[in-house]
Amino acid sequence: MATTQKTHSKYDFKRIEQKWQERWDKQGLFCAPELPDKDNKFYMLVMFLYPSGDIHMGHFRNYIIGDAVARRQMMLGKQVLHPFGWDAFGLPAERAAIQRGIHPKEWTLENINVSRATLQKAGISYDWSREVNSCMPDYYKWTQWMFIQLFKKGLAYRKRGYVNWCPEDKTVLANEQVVDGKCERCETRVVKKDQIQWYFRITDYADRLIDDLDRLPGWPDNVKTMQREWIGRSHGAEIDFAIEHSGEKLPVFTTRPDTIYGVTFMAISPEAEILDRLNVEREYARKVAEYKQKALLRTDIERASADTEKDGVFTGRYAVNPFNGERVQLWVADYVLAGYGTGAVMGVPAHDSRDFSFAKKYGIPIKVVIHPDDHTTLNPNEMRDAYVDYGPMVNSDQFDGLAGEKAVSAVTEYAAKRGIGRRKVNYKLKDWLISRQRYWGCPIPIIHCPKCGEVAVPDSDLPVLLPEVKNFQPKGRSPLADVPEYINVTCHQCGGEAQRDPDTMDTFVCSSWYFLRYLDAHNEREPFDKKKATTWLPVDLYVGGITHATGHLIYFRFFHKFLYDIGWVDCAEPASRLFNHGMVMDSSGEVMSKSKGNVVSPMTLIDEHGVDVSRLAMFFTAPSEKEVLWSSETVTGVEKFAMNRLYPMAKLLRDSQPNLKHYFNVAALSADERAIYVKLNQTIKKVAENYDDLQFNTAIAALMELVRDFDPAKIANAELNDYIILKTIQLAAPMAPHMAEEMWEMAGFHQSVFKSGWPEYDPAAIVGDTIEIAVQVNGKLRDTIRVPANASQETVEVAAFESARVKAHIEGKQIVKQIYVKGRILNIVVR
RNA sequence: GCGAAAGUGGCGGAGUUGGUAGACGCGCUGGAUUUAGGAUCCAGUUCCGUAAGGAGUGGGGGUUCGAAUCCCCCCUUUCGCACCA
Repeated sequence: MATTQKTHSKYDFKRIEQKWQERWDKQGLFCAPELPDKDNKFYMLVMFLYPSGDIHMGHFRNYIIGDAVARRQMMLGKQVLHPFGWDAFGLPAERAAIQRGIHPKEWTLENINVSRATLQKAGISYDWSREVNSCMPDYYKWTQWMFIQLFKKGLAYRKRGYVNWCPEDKTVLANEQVVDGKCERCETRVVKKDQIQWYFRITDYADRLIDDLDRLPGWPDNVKTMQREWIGRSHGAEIDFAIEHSGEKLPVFTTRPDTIYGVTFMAISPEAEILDRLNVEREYARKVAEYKQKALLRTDIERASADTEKDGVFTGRYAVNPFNGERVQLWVADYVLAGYGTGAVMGVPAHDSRDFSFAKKYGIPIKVVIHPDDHTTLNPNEMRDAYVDYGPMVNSDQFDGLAGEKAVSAVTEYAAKRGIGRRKVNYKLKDWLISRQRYWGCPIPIIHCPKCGEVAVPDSDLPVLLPEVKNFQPKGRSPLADVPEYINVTCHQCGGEAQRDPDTMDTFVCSSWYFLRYLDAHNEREPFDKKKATTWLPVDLYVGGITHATGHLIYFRFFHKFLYDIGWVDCAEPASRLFNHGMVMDSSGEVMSKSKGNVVSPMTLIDEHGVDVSRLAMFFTAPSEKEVLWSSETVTGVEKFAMNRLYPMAKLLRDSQPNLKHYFNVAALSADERAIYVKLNQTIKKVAENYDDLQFNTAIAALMELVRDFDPAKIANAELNDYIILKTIQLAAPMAPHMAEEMWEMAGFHQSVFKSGWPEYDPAAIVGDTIEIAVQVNGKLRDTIRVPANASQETVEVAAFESARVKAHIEGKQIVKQIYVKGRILNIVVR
């Protein structure tokens, strides 16, 4: 490329960025239409932001990916919806506010203003007219409305039970918010507490949440796998054991009914309700009570750890195996999970390793009922661990000899016929605990009336406003319970005295439907207009971090399916394509966090290098799905490219105003011209594919090559010269929007480059005049030869045999065969 | 422990899905220009070797004319689930 004058081509990023941001805003370039054409819409969604300060590099990465896609779709002629909003309720805001002695609302709104300003300064193409904020009444009114719809269908309900309790935050947590036995937010060890709480019956949707994953080819496999495992469906049977002297029947769930004759004990979890009804005799009662007490105090992690020795106590009661009438001891053991199956297991030491170690410890008999095959037998006295694989049943009456699936279904069918059991599917997924004993959340719109029970607040009274209170310190029960003017109301049904539910909702409820509110952000009559929803949905691309794989990304599918069932949306899944970008770490590989003090703000980068260079640097440093160890060295290369190569191209225009829809007649071009024209078209093809795959790093590399090869001194044809420059600007525009707009304007256009269409490559010009063929002898590269692009195999062979280096390796040898791969390689096999 | 993904120069990473390994960039080396530069330009840069040549994509085997790519075994790293009966 010709050297350019330095002084004139200086790119004053501060001025230029501001200029274009103001223009975009004035033109409403990013305002999506209310109702697009169904087959020409593109809904680009990024995860909305939890405003806990200014945005960091990870957010920046997330949002520029979304932005580049949105802008490219716009250039492709799509009607693009690219909205943004704030996930503004939640614990961290409350915690920060308490620390600072201000109100969470104040803290939150302040952060929102800072973050919004940063995003606007970064030139992200959001349609700000659709901004949503989940802590504002005009939004949470509809969160409450959603709750009520679920309540009316019996999918929101209260129940008493042992729940995860964070002693630090003094609130309950959903399963998904307990990580490694600790509170996800404050890392305090979570304990169990017996409480009445609100739940969403997400388990009703377990099957569909699993099955419909197969309808999502645009979702990454790892996320789908994680969701499948989290929901954890397993097929098996429930078999009823009677408990002697209690009149109680105790069903157990098993995936191995073929081991039913091997049961030598039964164990129930310390939390199991049936324990209270067993009338355990005095000599055992104290031990059982002590054990129960101890188990409840242990954290999940202690209980669940694989190396914790299993223990338990005998209750003095016996259970009866309905298949053979055998009496087996009934134990309480905390390796039995209360929340899974029936909270009881049949103990088969010979064929389950947990039961095996438990039985070994307490001298419980081990009875073999499965053999590895017809010829191998197991001796219980010699077994060092359970035999858990399938095999023929033995010691099992009429079932002897049956194996595997056949055995399982034979036993299950027999049980069903006799009324002592049934086929059963179980899930690890539990109902979603959504009530929180905290202030800063969406109030639960329910009134508790002594006469009418739980009464939903009528739509006309929504929203139930979160009262402005001064004291919102957590103290173990909802702070709202201490606000009499909030709590005390009259019942909507009977007019009697009643009380509001004092709890607020988990923030993940607010974020389960925000993508729908964007479609109709200012609708005061409905959460959103159905027609708008059916037209805009599903989301075409959802970009966010992987961290939400088993939380938000299940919840929002659940909500969407529920809304589908009650007729508010007409597609079964909310997002057809999901992309998880990699995290941004500091240069030593640590997660950036405020407490570690290693957070790099995108604003620092932007102030120093400008938005476009900052974006290019982030894009170029690694493929989007990979983790990035951020280092400012990354900027150097792309900055040189943008400032010294790309931008100065605009000065090389010859004002020929080429037709951008036109392809050149390659025969009429000089050899040099043809070469660069081919390079251009190859680049157009490659960059388009890279944008489709969100591989921005290679898109930039391709543009670097194109710009490097572009030498106006070799191009006599002014139209071709300008054509190449203009196409290059278009290709770079989604990643470097301000610079591209400025260059586009310098080229004499008055309309935005994002309205200029997307380049199509000339299919007749992606292969050059000549091509290089690799010549191998016995698979080893010996030379490369240059032949005309359309050369026949014979021509290639002739040329290959002329090569001195090839000759040297085939001399005196016999040619066995030649393999020719068109346009690539010729392999000569000799002996 | 179970499951998934991945291992390519000093570094970030390419590699057309079985066909010239190391594109593009950083860094480094040498040179040019400059009063000077952490500016710009040119050249070089996987390793061994002056060269011819040889080796080479975590290690070992295999399939193939040809393997980073496919198959088997092993090692390492990351992530997810972690007593789910």
